[in-house]
Amino acid sequence: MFEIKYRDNGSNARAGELKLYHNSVKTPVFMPVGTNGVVKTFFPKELYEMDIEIILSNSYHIYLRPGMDVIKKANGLHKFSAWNRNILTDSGGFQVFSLSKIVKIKNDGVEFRSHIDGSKHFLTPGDVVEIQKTIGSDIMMVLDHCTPPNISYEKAKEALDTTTRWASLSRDYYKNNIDTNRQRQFGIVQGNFFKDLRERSANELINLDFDGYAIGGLSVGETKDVFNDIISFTAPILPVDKPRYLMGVGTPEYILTSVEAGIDMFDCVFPTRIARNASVLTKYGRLNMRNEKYKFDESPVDESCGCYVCKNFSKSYIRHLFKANEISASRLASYHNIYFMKSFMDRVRESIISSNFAEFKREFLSSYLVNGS
RNA sequence: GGGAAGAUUGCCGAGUGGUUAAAGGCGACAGACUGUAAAUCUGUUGACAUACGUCUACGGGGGUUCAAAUCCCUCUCUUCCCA
Repeated sequence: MFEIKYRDNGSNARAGELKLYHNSVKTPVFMPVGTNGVVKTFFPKELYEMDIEIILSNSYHIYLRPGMDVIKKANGLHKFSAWNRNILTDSGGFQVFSLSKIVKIKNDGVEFRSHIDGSKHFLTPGDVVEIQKTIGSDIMMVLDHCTPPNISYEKAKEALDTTTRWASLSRDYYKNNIDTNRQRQFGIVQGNFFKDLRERSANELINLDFDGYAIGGLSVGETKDVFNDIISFTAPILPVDKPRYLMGVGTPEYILTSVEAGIDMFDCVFPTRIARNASVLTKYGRLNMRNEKYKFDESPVDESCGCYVCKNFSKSYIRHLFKANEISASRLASYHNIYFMKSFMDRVRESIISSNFAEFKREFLSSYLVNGS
């Protein structure tokens, strides 16, 4: 299922290929996020033309709306959304964290109120696997308990115990009810910012023999140093021959750090969200297309970018679309940002293959960090 | 010709004697965004000054008052109604 093709000499970085039900995925990979069954502003064909091989969707959101009856009738999310490549679905574990005001952690699952209509729901780890079975996820994530920074060791340990218990229940349900050749399942390492808990979490999950391992609970507000410390500790203790997925990350600089630590997969709302808020990613860092300085700027967003947007439109025009609140502004910026991330990941992969990852990283950052970012 | 209402800081628009450089909205300027309750959110927006502050401001002019965007007189303009 997962094959490592190249390893970097000076770091834990690796380039591989992940064979999933719909198609194979070259790693390291960035997965665009399509929470509601759509990568916001995109048609599937626009993602195909960029060679996007896998996107992420969200069980929690799909379960609440449109609801599993609709997905079942449509024969799964792929058909429903006209996306015929891979889908990884998050479990809703992150919503346990981000919607914590309306979510209660119980021993055997989560109780929550719908953020849409306030209705009460309860889901066990097995229910979440079942939801992802109906969705038809190529990779399903286990239900986990994601925690914020600055909680006590005791709280972190408690959340970790919950995560492990749920992981075990999820794995059992998966093995008994799922076509394991068609749908894969990843566990999620938690443990907050305590290394011994991270290690313990990793070992407990490894015992359950997942198809891949994710690291959760990072990039939730901690400093870059803390992030670096935890990722460089946690990634290498995960099985070398299984895909490693860092959830919710990220920006190019965080991805470089993480690839170096041995991470293969990423997802993040960042490029699409900031695009809708007028920020574009370029060789020279992030630019805010609303800024007055682009009013008469006839140059493309990024001279070195080969995307449709950069080949056809000026900063001045894109600024105008944002100022005029035109929906195409979001579309153009999103298209460019996803293209940027894809081509960035391609270059990361190539640099690993040609054994100059370290040099690529240094060179990329020397330009990218010019504008801060 | 007669009658009525009104003119507020880039725009719209609150405010009817003193906590008013003046609500709120829009616009403008800038910032944030990391497993998406986000086409969202935050800040600034009279001038000068890093700042303490100092000026100039509610159509023009003139009054009343310790104090006026708010009261009085007058002029100019705008809108509406009746002829």
